[in-house]
Amino acid sequence: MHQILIYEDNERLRNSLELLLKGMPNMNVVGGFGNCDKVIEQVKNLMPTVILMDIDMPGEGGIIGVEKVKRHFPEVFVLMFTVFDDDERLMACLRSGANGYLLKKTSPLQIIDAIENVASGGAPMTPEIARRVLETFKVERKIPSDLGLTPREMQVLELLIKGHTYKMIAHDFSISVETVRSHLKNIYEKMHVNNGNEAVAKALRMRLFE
Amino acid sequence: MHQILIYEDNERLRNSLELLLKGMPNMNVVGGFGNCDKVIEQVKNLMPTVILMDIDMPGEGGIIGVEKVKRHFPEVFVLMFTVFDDDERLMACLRSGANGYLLKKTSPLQIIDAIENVASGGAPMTPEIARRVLETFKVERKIPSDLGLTPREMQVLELLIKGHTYKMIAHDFSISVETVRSHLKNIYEKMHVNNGNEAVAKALRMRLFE
DNA sequence: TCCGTCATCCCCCAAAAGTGCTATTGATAG
DNA sequence: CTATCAATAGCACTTTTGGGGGATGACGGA
Repeated sequence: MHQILIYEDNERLRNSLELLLKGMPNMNVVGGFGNCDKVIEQVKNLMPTVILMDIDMPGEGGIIGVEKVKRHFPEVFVLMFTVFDDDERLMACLRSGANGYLLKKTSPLQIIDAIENVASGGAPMTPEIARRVLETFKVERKIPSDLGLTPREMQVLELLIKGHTYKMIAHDFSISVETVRSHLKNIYEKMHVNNGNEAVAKALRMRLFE
Repeated sequence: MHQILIYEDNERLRNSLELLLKGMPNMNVVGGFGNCDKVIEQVKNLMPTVILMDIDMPGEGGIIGVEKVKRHFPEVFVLMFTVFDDDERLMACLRSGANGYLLKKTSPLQIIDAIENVASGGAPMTPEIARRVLETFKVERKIPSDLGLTPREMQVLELLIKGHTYKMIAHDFSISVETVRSHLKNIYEKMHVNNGNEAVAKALRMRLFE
């Protein structure tokens, strides 16, 4: 039996949802509220297993809501439920640990499905949401921004990042320290930096290495 | 009409898939191969709209495959298709721009669904996969794991990462170079590193700074 | 063939960094 | 009231680094 708590400021919609869920044999709506101001208290008292959470609400919205809930009750499943679909909010919810993300145009049947799904450890999202999540993965991916470093220079830089001294690098490649020095000079010039620390930071931030 | 290309090294499975898809009125299987060695050429010639891609294949596997395809033909949809696997590979595929991720235990009906879905811009994944994707979002936001650095040490480290010399750091904080030196000594010890480069790398990798 | 790039090596030299100690002060926790 | 800790500072000493030169052979494209 799923114990469901609903946060949704549109009263009519909230009531429809309650009716819908109460019609299911294995679902019990333990409460419904129009904002998240007292979410901690409410969750503590009503002990839901699944929360349906609207994002846009007066007072404390769903993003703060999911954060609070997940911080205090990480075992409670939170399903975001919204018309809004800008990437910012989506990401904020996901980072806060929301377990799923539904759009309001989702059909009642799918909502039921999603609740079952999330309660059994899944992470329901509409294909649209899923697509955007994947999208952000690609964006976060490095663009091989070309600094014009030669293969050797890359190898040297890699060891520098590992904290090797010039001497150690020279030894690793069986070349002279002077050569390492030359490579580093060229690297610094190409990267427009003045010392190793800066080069290391820049290289990592550009994701030249992981 | 979807033009489908299949990469799957298990011949029996590949044939089953072909049969399944050919049975659909709006799907056409344009080819099937056991590895990705010539994937660019094949995609160019066969012009699929959707590719079903196994991950584990002899020769070039599906991860290299999806990378190649997405680099040369970003408009072609790629559906990864695999037995359950480690997070590493999953993430690698997603970063490479895979459009969806199916488990081999997925039912034929769902496979059909997924193809329709991906072709219309969605991103089908099983709830299981979705859960793991969300999981990584939470993990990626891990809190600055505590090295026990004091506030001052953090400030000093931050400037070090910017490439400032001891002298510059000292000047910035109106303290003596010897003090900066002391802080750095403590920082290196706490971080278990031996020099600035290593400290910078470690700090950035731990996301102590961005 | 000539020119450019890469990788290699060398010199000099000053500045910077790192190591190992010690030590004072002020705040804070027990 | 002490013990700890953060922040400060100093000194001696060695090693490493960065910036300025210059040089050579190999390789490849114009």
